[in-house]
Amino acid sequence: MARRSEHSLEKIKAMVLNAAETIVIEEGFLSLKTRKIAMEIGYTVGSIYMVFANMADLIMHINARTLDTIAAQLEQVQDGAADQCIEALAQTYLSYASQNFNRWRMVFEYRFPQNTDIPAWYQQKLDAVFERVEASFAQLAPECTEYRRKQAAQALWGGVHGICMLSLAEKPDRSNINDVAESLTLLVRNFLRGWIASSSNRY
Amino acid sequence: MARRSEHSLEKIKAMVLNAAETIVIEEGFLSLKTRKIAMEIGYTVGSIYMVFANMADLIMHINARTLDTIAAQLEQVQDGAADQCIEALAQTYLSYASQNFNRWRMVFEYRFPQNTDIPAWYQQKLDAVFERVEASFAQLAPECTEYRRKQAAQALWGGVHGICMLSLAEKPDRSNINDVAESLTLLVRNFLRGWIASSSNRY
DNA sequence: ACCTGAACACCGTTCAAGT
DNA sequence: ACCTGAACACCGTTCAAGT
Repeated sequence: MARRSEHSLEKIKAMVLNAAETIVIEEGFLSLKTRKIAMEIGYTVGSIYMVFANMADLIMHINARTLDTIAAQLEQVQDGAADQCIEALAQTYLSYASQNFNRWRMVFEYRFPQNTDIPAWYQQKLDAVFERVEASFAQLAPECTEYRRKQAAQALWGGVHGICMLSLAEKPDRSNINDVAESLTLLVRNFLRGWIASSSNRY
Repeated sequence: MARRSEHSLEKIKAMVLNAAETIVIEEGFLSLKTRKIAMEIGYTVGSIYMVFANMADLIMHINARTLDTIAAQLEQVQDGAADQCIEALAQTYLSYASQNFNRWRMVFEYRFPQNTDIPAWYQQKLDAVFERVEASFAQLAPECTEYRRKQAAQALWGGVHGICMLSLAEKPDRSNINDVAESLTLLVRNFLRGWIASSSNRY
């Protein structure tokens, strides 16, 4: 067989990535299989390993796109009053997560094999999302030390993420989007009110 | 071969459960394999299916123990001032999660196959943990409607859970337990301060 | 140089056959 | 009635062999 150079390696890489992403979106990452990808793009399994080292590598590249999109959406949140801004970030995050649930979920639920070392470029994309949140905390409390600010941002964002995950993972009849959005508002607004009033953002 | 009735089915079920739990604790649920369990207890793979329907069934029973332990630990938290109580619940939860990370993680990260229906007794154990938190919210704001109370409890507990997961999933050098405990305190204390001050707990 | 396809090691699950 | 162990379908990954 061996179709010689019908597509460049670059092209094949893109085809694999797109096909894999589509499978994840439509069926969830548990349904992502090499044979299914190969079938979809009209090549055989072996070809996938010409352009990706292994499944973990492929999944990192799918996640990279997801993380870039999330970061881009968060960047678009208007610079306004810092507290409004943080609320908007949380709602934007929820909005993306609910509309792109399978992709979003893979970022946090797929477990890379024990030996996998996370490349710097990937870690950077993970961090980028969080840094947007931290930037708003810097605006909210400019006097605050970086340590305290990071801590507060981590606490709140861990919370926002947790609410999204617990709520969206359940059946739609047990929780609807409006309830989740309200929970988020509740968490963010009350946390910020408490944080600003307290002394933990000063010295 | 066929060792006749050396152990009762009850006994074998307990042996499978214990062996499986040990593997999860020591190596994580990704390392849980039927052949490994069988080897450990001195039977063959087929025997596991005499006492559990399949992997999902077995894992539910391991998770059941984990959830019972968590619920028991939360029950032990003293009835004191409601806000102190909620803070203690969060710290207790973190404490269990960090000391029993692999078991705790499996409850939330193992994905049951598409068709699996969650039995009522399992859902009940999942709910029990949350109900302990909700009870403290009832003490904190007795006038509050059940809907508002549930919502607040869900928001805060989603947050507590999210902080634990994001923090503990990372490498120990990137986050230590003391930092996480501080984040939790920050979240709970500020959220409660904000919630009590606001009107969302009344009408 | 690119790609195949068969092989390998390893899964969960089943079930006819033994005692 | 209890238990085996071989088989099945299905994974990710590799690589000698073809063009």
